[in-house]
Amino acid sequence: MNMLFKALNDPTRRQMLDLLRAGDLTAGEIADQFAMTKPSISHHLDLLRQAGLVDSVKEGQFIRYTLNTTVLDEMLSWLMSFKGSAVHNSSPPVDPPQP
Amino acid sequence: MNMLFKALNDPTRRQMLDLLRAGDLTAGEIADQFAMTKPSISHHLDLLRQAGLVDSVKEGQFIRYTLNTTVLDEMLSWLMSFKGSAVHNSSPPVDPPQP
DNA sequence: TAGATAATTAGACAAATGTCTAAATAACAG
DNA sequence: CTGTTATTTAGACATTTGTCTAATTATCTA
Repeated sequence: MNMLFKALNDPTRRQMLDLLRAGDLTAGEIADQFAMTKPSISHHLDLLRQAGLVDSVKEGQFIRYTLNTTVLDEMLSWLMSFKGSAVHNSSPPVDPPQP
Repeated sequence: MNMLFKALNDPTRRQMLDLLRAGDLTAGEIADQFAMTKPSISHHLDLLRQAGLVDSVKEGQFIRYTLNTTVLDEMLSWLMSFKGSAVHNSSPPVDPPQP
Protein backbone atom coordinates (compact mmCIF):
# COMPACT_ATOMS: atom_id res chain seq x y z
CA MET A 1 0.00 0.00 0.00
CA ASN A 2 3.03 2.22 0.24
CA MET A 3 3.04 3.35 -3.37
CA LEU A 4 -0.65 4.02 -3.17
CA PHE A 5 -0.42 6.30 -0.16
CA LYS A 6 2.59 8.01 -1.68
CA ALA A 7 0.77 8.64 -4.93
CA LEU A 8 -2.20 10.12 -3.12
CA ASN A 9 -0.04 12.30 -0.88
CA ASP A 10 0.04 15.22 -3.28
CA PRO A 11 -2.72 17.70 -4.11
CA THR A 12 -1.77 17.88 -7.78
CA ARG A 13 -2.01 14.13 -8.21
CA ARG A 14 -5.31 13.94 -6.36
CA GLN A 15 -6.64 16.67 -8.60
CA MET A 16 -5.50 14.71 -11.64
CA LEU A 17 -7.52 11.76 -10.45
CA ASP A 18 -10.51 14.03 -9.94
CA LEU A 19 -10.15 15.28 -13.51
CA LEU A 20 -10.03 11.76 -14.87
CA ARG A 21 -13.33 10.91 -13.21
CA ALA A 22 -15.13 12.75 -15.98
CA GLY A 23 -13.36 10.67 -18.60
CA ASP A 24 -10.02 9.79 -20.12
CA LEU A 25 -7.60 12.56 -20.97
CA THR A 26 -4.32 12.87 -22.82
CA ALA A 27 -1.19 14.03 -21.02
CA GLY A 28 -1.49 17.37 -22.74
CA GLU A 29 -5.11 17.85 -21.77
CA ILE A 30 -4.17 17.13 -18.18
CA ALA A 31 -1.21 19.49 -18.32
CA ASP A 32 -3.49 22.29 -19.55
CA GLN A 33 -5.30 22.22 -16.19
CA PHE A 34 -2.22 22.96 -14.11
CA ALA A 35 0.20 25.86 -13.78
CA MET A 36 3.17 23.57 -14.04
CA THR A 37 5.57 22.47 -16.76
CA LYS A 38 4.84 19.35 -18.79
CA PRO A 39 7.81 17.41 -17.46
CA SER A 40 6.45 17.91 -13.96
CA ILE A 41 3.03 16.72 -15.07
CA SER A 42 4.64 13.74 -16.74
CA HIS A 43 6.40 12.85 -13.52
CA HIS A 44 3.18 13.03 -11.52
CA LEU A 45 1.40 10.85 -14.05
CA ASP A 46 4.23 8.38 -13.82
CA LEU A 47 3.78 8.09 -10.05
CA LEU A 48 0.05 7.60 -10.48
CA ARG A 49 0.76 4.89 -13.03
CA GLN A 50 3.28 3.17 -10.78
CA ALA A 51 0.68 3.12 -8.03
CA GLY A 52 -1.79 1.54 -10.44
CA LEU A 53 -4.20 4.44 -10.16
CA VAL A 54 -4.11 5.20 -13.87
CA ASP A 55 -3.46 3.25 -17.03
CA SER A 56 -1.82 4.79 -20.06
CA VAL A 57 -2.30 3.87 -23.68
CA LYS A 58 -0.43 5.35 -26.57
CA GLU A 59 -2.74 6.57 -29.31
CA GLY A 60 -0.67 7.80 -32.18
CA GLN A 61 1.11 10.87 -31.02
CA PHE A 62 -0.87 11.14 -27.80
CA ILE A 63 -0.92 9.18 -24.60
CA ARG A 64 -4.33 8.62 -23.13
CA TYR A 65 -4.67 8.27 -19.39
CA THR A 66 -7.48 6.33 -17.78
CA LEU A 67 -8.55 6.15 -14.17
CA ASN A 68 -8.20 2.74 -12.54
CA THR A 69 -9.82 2.52 -9.15
CA THR A 70 -9.33 -1.17 -8.47
CA VAL A 71 -6.21 -0.53 -6.40
CA LEU A 72 -8.26 1.63 -4.07
CA ASP A 73 -10.03 -1.44 -2.71
CA GLU A 74 -7.23 -2.49 -0.39
CA MET A 75 -6.89 1.02 1.01
CA LEU A 76 -10.62 1.39 1.34
CA SER A 77 -11.00 -1.78 3.34
CA TRP A 78 -8.06 -0.88 5.56
CA LEU A 79 -9.66 2.47 6.31
CA MET A 80 -13.12 1.06 6.83
CA SER A 81 -11.84 -1.51 9.26
CA PHE A 82 -10.98 1.38 11.55
CA LYS A 83 -14.54 2.58 11.56
CA GLY A 84 -15.66 -0.84 12.75
CA SER A 85 -13.00 -1.95 15.18
CA ALA A 86 -12.94 1.04 17.50
CA VAL A 87 -12.36 0.11 21.10
CA HIS A 88 -13.82 2.21 23.88
CA ASN A 89 -11.31 2.49 26.70
CA SER A 90 -12.65 5.57 28.36
CA SER A 91 -15.10 5.50 31.21
CA PRO A 92 -18.77 5.55 30.26
CA PRO A 93 -20.05 9.12 30.06
CA VAL A 94 -22.84 8.57 32.61
CA ASP A 95 -23.67 6.11 35.35
CA PRO A 96 -26.11 3.34 34.44
CA PRO A 97 -29.64 4.05 35.66
CA GLN A 98 -30.44 2.77 39.18
CA PRO A 99 -33.60 0.59 39.43
CA MET B 1 -7.19 16.52 3.64
CA ASN B 2 -3.54 17.29 3.08
CA MET B 3 -2.43 16.65 6.65
CA LEU B 4 -4.42 13.46 6.71
CA PHE B 5 -2.81 12.00 3.61
CA LYS B 6 0.58 13.14 4.84
CA ALA B 7 0.07 11.47 8.19
CA LEU B 8 -0.94 8.22 6.56
CA ASN B 9 1.94 8.28 4.09
CA ASP B 10 4.35 6.48 6.40
CA PRO B 11 4.42 2.79 7.37
CA THR B 12 5.45 3.51 10.95
CA ARG B 13 2.53 5.85 11.51
CA ARG B 14 0.05 3.47 9.91
CA GLN B 15 1.37 0.72 12.16
CA MET B 16 0.88 2.98 15.16
CA LEU B 17 -2.75 3.42 14.23
CA ASP B 18 -3.08 -0.33 13.87
CA LEU B 19 -1.66 -0.79 17.36
CA LEU B 20 -4.10 1.70 18.82
CA ARG B 21 -7.05 -0.24 17.42
CA ALA B 22 -6.67 -2.72 20.27
CA GLY B 23 -6.86 0.09 22.81
CA ASP B 24 -5.17 3.21 24.11
CA LEU B 25 -1.44 3.19 24.68
CA THR B 26 1.10 5.49 26.28
CA ALA B 27 3.91 6.98 24.21
CA GLY B 28 6.33 4.58 25.87
CA GLU B 29 4.21 1.53 25.14
CA ILE B 30 4.03 2.59 21.51
CA ALA B 31 7.77 3.20 21.38
CA ASP B 32 8.41 -0.32 22.67
CA GLN B 33 6.91 -1.72 19.47
CA PHE B 34 9.36 0.00 17.15
CA ALA B 35 13.08 -0.14 16.53
CA MET B 36 13.41 3.59 16.65
CA THR B 37 14.37 6.21 19.22
CA LYS B 38 11.71 7.80 21.41
CA PRO B 39 12.14 11.27 19.93
CA SER B 40 11.37 9.82 16.50
CA ILE B 41 8.30 8.12 17.91
CA SER B 42 7.28 11.36 19.54
CA HIS B 43 7.56 13.14 16.22
CA HIS B 44 5.39 10.56 14.45
CA LEU B 45 2.78 10.78 17.18
CA ASP B 46 2.81 14.54 16.80
CA LEU B 47 2.03 14.26 13.11
CA LEU B 48 -0.79 11.83 13.81
CA ARG B 49 -2.15 14.25 16.39
CA GLN B 50 -1.90 17.20 14.00
CA ALA B 51 -3.86 15.21 11.47
CA GLY B 52 -6.51 14.52 14.10
CA LEU B 53 -6.00 10.78 13.90
CA VAL B 54 -5.10 10.46 17.58
CA ASP B 55 -5.90 12.36 20.74
CA SER B 56 -3.44 12.63 23.58
CA VAL B 57 -4.20 13.03 27.26
CA LYS B 58 -1.65 13.55 29.97
CA GLU B 59 -2.09 11.13 32.84
CA GLY B 60 0.43 11.96 35.50
CA GLN B 61 3.82 11.17 34.14
CA PHE B 62 2.46 9.42 31.07
CA ILE B 63 0.73 10.55 27.92
CA ARG B 64 -2.05 8.32 26.73
CA TYR B 65 -2.80 8.18 23.02
CA THR B 66 -6.23 7.32 21.70
CA LEU B 67 -7.31 6.53 18.17
CA ASN B 68 -9.73 9.02 16.63
CA THR B 69 -11.22 7.85 13.38
CA THR B 70 -13.68 10.67 12.79
CA VAL B 71 -11.27 12.48 10.47
CA LEU B 72 -11.22 9.44 8.23
CA ASP B 73 -14.76 10.14 7.10
CA GLU B 74 -13.84 12.84 4.62
CA MET B 75 -11.13 10.70 3.10
CA LEU B 76 -13.35 7.67 3.03
CA SER B 77 -16.09 9.45 1.17
CA TRP B 78 -13.61 10.95 -1.29
CA LEU B 79 -12.26 7.50 -2.02
CA MET B 80 -15.64 5.86 -2.24
CA SER B 81 -16.89 8.46 -4.68
CA PHE B 82 -14.31 7.07 -7.11
CA LYS B 83 -15.80 3.63 -6.92
CA GLY B 84 -19.16 5.04 -7.88
CA SER B 85 -18.41 7.68 -10.48
CA ALA B 86 -16.29 5.64 -12.86
CA VAL B 87 -16.82 6.52 -16.49
CA HIS B 88 -16.35 3.89 -19.16
CA ASN B 89 -14.64 5.46 -22.14
CA SER B 90 -13.09 2.39 -23.62
CA SER B 91 -14.68 0.25 -26.27
CA PRO B 92 -16.68 -2.70 -25.01
CA PRO B 93 -14.50 -5.80 -24.67
CA VAL B 94 -16.58 -7.90 -27.07
CA ASP B 95 -19.07 -7.30 -29.84
CA PRO B 96 -22.70 -7.57 -28.87
CA PRO B 97 -24.24 -10.92 -29.87
CA GLN B 98 -25.76 -11.03 -33.36
CA PRO B 99 -29.37 -12.40 -33.50
C1' DT C 1 15.18 17.90 48.06
C1' DA C 2 17.61 14.54 44.95
C1' DG C 3 17.40 11.17 41.79
C1' DA C 4 14.83 8.35 38.54
C1' DT C 5 11.38 7.88 34.87
C1' DA C 6 8.33 9.53 30.80
C1' DA C 7 8.09 12.28 27.24
C1' DT C 8 9.13 16.29 24.49
C1' DT C 9 11.86 20.02 22.15
C1' DA C 10 15.95 21.56 19.56
C1' DG C 11 19.10 21.06 16.16
C1' DA C 12 21.86 18.36 12.73
C1' DC C 13 21.98 15.55 8.66
C1' DA C 14 21.05 12.25 4.87
C1' DA C 15 17.46 10.78 1.81
C1' DA C 16 13.24 11.59 -0.64
C1' DT C 17 10.27 14.79 -3.17
C1' DG C 18 8.55 18.37 -6.37
C1' DT C 19 9.87 21.54 -9.57
C1' DC C 20 12.49 23.45 -13.37
C1' DT C 21 15.35 23.73 -17.95
C1' DA C 22 17.45 21.31 -21.69
C1' DA C 23 17.59 17.43 -24.54
C1' DA C 24 15.68 13.11 -26.57
C1' DT C 25 11.98 10.22 -28.81
C1' DA C 26 8.22 9.43 -31.51
C1' DA C 27 4.46 10.51 -34.63
C1' DC C 28 2.28 13.48 -37.81
C1' DA C 29 1.89 16.98 -41.94
C1' DG C 30 3.62 19.19 -45.69
C1' DC D 1 13.04 14.52 -45.90
C1' DT D 2 11.99 18.56 -42.83
C1' DG D 3 9.70 20.78 -39.49
C1' DT D 4 6.17 20.77 -35.94
C1' DT D 5 3.67 18.71 -32.08
C1' DA D 6 3.17 15.49 -27.97
C1' DT D 7 5.41 13.49 -24.48
C1' DT D 8 9.13 11.69 -21.87
C1' DT D 9 13.96 11.37 -19.99
C1' DA D 10 18.00 13.42 -17.73
C1' DG D 11 19.98 16.19 -14.56
C1' DA D 12 20.08 20.17 -11.30
C1' DC D 13 18.32 22.37 -7.19
C1' DA D 14 15.56 23.82 -3.16
C1' DT D 15 12.32 21.99 0.19
C1' DT D 16 10.41 18.48 2.97
C1' DT D 17 10.85 14.35 5.60
C1' DG D 18 12.55 10.78 8.81
C1' DT D 19 15.98 9.79 11.82
C1' DC D 20 19.45 10.59 15.32
C1' DT D 21 21.88 12.70 19.68
C1' DA D 22 21.73 16.04 23.30
C1' DA D 23 19.18 18.80 26.26
C1' DT D 24 14.73 20.16 28.56
C1' DT D 25 10.34 19.69 31.10
C1' DA D 26 7.38 17.41 34.14
C1' DT D 27 6.12 13.88 37.38
C1' DC D 28 6.88 10.50 40.81
C1' DT D 29 9.26 8.52 44.98
C1' DA D 30 12.54 7.63 48.63
